[in-house]
Amino acid sequence: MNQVREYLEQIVALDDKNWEVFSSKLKKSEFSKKTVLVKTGQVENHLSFIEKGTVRFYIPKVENDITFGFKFENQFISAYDSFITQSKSQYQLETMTPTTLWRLTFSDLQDIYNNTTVGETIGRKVAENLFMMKTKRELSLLNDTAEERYLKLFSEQKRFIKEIPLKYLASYIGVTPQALSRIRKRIS
Amino acid sequence: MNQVREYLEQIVALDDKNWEVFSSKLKKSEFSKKTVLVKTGQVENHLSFIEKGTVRFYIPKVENDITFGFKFENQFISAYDSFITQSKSQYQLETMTPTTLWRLTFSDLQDIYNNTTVGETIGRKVAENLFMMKTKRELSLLNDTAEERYLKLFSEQKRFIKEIPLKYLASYIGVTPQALSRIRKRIS
DNA sequence: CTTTTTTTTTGACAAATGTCAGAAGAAGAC
DNA sequence: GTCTTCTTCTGACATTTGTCAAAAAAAAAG
Repeated sequence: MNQVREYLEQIVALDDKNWEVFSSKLKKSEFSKKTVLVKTGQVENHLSFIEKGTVRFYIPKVENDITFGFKFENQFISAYDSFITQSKSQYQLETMTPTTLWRLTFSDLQDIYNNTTVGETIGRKVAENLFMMKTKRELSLLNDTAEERYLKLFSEQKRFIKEIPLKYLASYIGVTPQALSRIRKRIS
Repeated sequence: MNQVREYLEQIVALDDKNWEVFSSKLKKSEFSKKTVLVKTGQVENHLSFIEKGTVRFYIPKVENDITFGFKFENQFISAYDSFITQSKSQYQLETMTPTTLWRLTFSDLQDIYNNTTVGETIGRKVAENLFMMKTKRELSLLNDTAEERYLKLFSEQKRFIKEIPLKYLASYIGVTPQALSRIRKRIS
């Protein structure tokens, strides 16, 4: 649970009183590999912090899923648009490895917004951060070729390349597995 | 200025006292066509509400800019990542038509966060909304072909197609102007 | 360890888009 | 209104990626 506090402290000053409210809501859950955390058509009811593990964001398809994100330990995850609006999720979250989460429900979060002085600020900053990451990715999808996106991943996030199956990476980059296989060949 | 209040009322209940603080900061500015509102390398110092006009978001390039967004009246605009972090903007905002804005500076907004009960909530919801729009766009960039993106624009935002030069639309969709010209031909 | 399933690689060809170049059309400047 | 500039369209060809199919490699199941 200290990991969560440390993460939040980076965002906003958090005194013991605020942390008390926050931490009293957190519930620990463990999931095995390939567990679907949120299914399409369901309403996301959790905002979760990854203590350990890897989670994939994707739209399930008969042939190949469209994978559009990966999250690792020390990051918050959620089908956040579904969560915020409490409407059906368009995409799924699935663990790629055994995963430990600290979770808040939607009503937990409303309590935090109402009963802490820093809740809203945290919520704002988290949303701002999510927005900035999406902006960066959008520009990369428009600006860079598939090969450039792959090379960027390689330099910025070596971890991605090593742990994640090619077919998911390919989708994330925006090409077919065959195309990424050829890109790899061309580079090396 | 009523347009701004109406917009905010949709987000959160706004009593006269809160609105008083908010509206006292707003300053009206008028810009002619093709005015650059934020330049790359500069820090964005404004969060602006479009009373009237059209604004384009883009990364300037020697040959063709990379256009990644358009905003119309009754929407807030900002190089929001630059604004939030008060760091240099990677992209530019430019008016496409004569434009009237109601503007807040960064310090204005900090005052609002500190002196109103609803400021943080508005900030959070605005950021959440921006995030959701980016998510939608990301999925479209990965999921749809250029042609499908064009057809979606056509059905969802007829306004886009009519008012905006093809070369900007092409970039927004993620293809060259020539390619979009051929897509149009193919469809009709 | 062996078998089965899944993932990755490779080939061949089709389809789509990029690139270069120039013509036609539209918009802006004077 | 005419000239100039910018935008859009069209053609030809190169390049990239998608698609279908199958082999090789790796991972999972028994």
